[in-house]
Amino acid sequence: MGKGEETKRAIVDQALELASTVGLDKLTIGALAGATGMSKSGLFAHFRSKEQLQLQVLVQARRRFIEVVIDPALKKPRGEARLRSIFERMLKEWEQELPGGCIFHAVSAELDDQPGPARDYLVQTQRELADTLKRATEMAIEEGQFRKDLDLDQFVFELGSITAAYHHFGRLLGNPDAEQRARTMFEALLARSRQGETP
Amino acid sequence: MGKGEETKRAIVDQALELASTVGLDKLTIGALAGATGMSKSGLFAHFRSKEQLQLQVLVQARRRFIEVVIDPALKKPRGEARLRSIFERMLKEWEQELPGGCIFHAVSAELDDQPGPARDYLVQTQRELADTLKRATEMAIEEGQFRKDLDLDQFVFELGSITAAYHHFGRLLGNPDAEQRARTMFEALLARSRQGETP
DNA sequence: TGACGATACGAACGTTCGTTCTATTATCTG
DNA sequence: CAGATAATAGAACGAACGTTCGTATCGTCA
Repeated sequence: MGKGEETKRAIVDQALELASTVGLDKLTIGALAGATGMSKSGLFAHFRSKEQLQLQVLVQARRRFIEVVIDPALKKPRGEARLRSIFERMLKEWEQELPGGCIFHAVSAELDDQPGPARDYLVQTQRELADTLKRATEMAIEEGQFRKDLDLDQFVFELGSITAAYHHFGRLLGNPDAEQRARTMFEALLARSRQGETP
Repeated sequence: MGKGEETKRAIVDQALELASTVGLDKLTIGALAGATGMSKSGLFAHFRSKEQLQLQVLVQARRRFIEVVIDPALKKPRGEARLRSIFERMLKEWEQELPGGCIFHAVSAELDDQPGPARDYLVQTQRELADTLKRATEMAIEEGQFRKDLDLDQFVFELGSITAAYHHFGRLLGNPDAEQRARTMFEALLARSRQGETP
């Protein structure tokens, strides 16, 4: 890896930290240059537009998410154990990976009415995550852990609602119980989905 | 009401529409002036800072929310009927009240790491809403509709998770099923909370 | 109606933003 | 080690931002 790639990676990592708290729009070239100890123009040369910088931030965020949440979970056995691993890692490791918490939640409200490559990539990444969760849930059915008639899309929607609420209540309202509430909600969702339990 | 108050209200109403889609920060004085057909300085004179304008937007949003969601629900009988009315109105009327959907969800990620009067007011408003929901749920217990041992705070957390997910999946991912998924989730939450049903 | 305060405007301010250009330094390659 | 290429810095740009100021117009009440 040449020198260029190396510093570019360092810049994007720094940009991730900044963006998770202030958002993609207020992630400013000047501030980022200050944080990395570079000049504005020197930094800017690595990306050729701010749009590209924002995109690279999201690309890197996806990489880190897979690294921190998905990959470790793939080492767990298929089914409920793997699902539980993904959920736990989203709550703990991923939430603490960046100072502003989950960057996808941080920027999604910012991008949802602002067309462009950044929005497209975020949407694609979120759909990909939903798909991964859906397949992991499907496995729990195949393993005989979950009911055969479980509505997979509904399950994924409810999973997403838990993390969304966790971010909302925990970050904005500063509710210290948010983590426990999310966990309780998750356990209830699992219980309702299991084979043989009353739905 | 003098002329001043009248145009000020018109400005804030227009600002609400803009802010619900682009956010409080990109709600620009110039753009707002253009949308209202006023000059920047003439508009600016009504608020004496952008911070004040943002605050007034949130104040107006709270007024409208109470008007559209809370007040009509208060005419319904205490208990489940009132809760259901609040939920339905948040999903339909309130979501369609502004072009960007629920403005509280739109700006909460923007403000959660940005201290100031706007953030403080949003937090206070959200806590107030949580309290209202909590009291409404308590009434359902008193009416004998919900279990006596229902965890009120957990119930409110789960209610909030539904609307958060609805905004996330509906707005960002454009999932047309989001409304039905939210409704399904709500009915399941009610069922689990009811007297005599298996939890 | 006349006058005075409230309301609105146009122009300009200082800053900050993303971006471009040119020159200089560092890094890689043969 | 030399020459080519990549990486960075510095200065400057036009545009947009929030804000200020002096002035003109409008509403309202004596």
